[in-house]
Amino acid sequence: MASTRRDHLVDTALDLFNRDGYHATGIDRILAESGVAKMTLYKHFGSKDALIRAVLARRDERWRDWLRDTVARRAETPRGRLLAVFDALEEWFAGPDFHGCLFIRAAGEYARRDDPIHGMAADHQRLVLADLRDLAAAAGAPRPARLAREIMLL
Amino acid sequence: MASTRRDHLVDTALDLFNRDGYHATGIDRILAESGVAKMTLYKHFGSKDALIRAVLARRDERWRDWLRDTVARRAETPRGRLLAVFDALEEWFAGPDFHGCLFIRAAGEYARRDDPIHGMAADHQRLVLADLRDLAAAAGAPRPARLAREIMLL
DNA sequence: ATGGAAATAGACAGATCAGTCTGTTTTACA
DNA sequence: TGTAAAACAGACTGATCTGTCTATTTCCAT
Repeated sequence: MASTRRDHLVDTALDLFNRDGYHATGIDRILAESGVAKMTLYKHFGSKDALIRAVLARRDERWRDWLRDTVARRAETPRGRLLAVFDALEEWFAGPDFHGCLFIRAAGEYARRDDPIHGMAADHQRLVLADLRDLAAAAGAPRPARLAREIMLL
Repeated sequence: MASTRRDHLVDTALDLFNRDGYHATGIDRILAESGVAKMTLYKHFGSKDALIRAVLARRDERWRDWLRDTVARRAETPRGRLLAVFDALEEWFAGPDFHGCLFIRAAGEYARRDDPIHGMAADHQRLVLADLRDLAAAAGAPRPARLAREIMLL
């Protein structure tokens, strides 16, 4: 599998960015931690910024999968699943790896409005909102979009 | 006034940190923007971290003053002032200089739990909470501490 | 087994970072 | 106006950063 190294790099970078932040995490640290050569990183991603974008793309995918699965595992009924969102988030907040939302932190460190990171953060927010809206609709909430927005606020 | 330069440095650094983030803002940029010599900065603060702490201290003081004054200016009655908190925050969010809470962003960039920045952020949060509790109590809310916590969540 | 692609280690470049030092000029006050 | 402190410009250090280059080794498919 040619993509093994790539995946490993993204995973390692995700951990380090989450733990220490983006600017504070140097390329060399990611390489040392993952045991991958520098040229391999630059062959796959071309730049640190591109690696960060790959990390955020994976984070979006993984995190929403995690929320959906956790909620589904915790409750059977659609209504119960909607309520289970709060339990899942509480579990997330309490976890040892929780350092806040990676997207918000990325947007805070790369503050230029035209940075593509902001677009990714906005997309992520939109997709999470859509997931919540689906849950609310399935639970029979009268105004699912409004309810989803209220949950997002928290 | 010997403290003029010091104040100017803190103001300039606050603007730049707010605009571009902490790691992304170099000492040299702060000096160029403020027109102050490097030795003056190091005489007053000794390190970039100390400057950041001074910036956060000023931010705490200024922001809470701003909230108190804005709320007081917008409403006469204690109850009206409590409601005016939301208007003030909305105004803050919509402002051109809004890039999120400086304390949260600082905690995100300096992610080590034992960094003094986290203590300052926690103190700031506590003080804002106390201000809200005072407003809620003056407005005659039945459980001011609880109400204040709920507002803080948003 | 062998040939070609992928990954390796590590030196290197160029920029930038925080922080130090020196010698001169400006400022404030008596 | 004379003097001492404060601020100045700017060179400099050493570390660190991203990204490039080269020459060698590993791996996989035929």
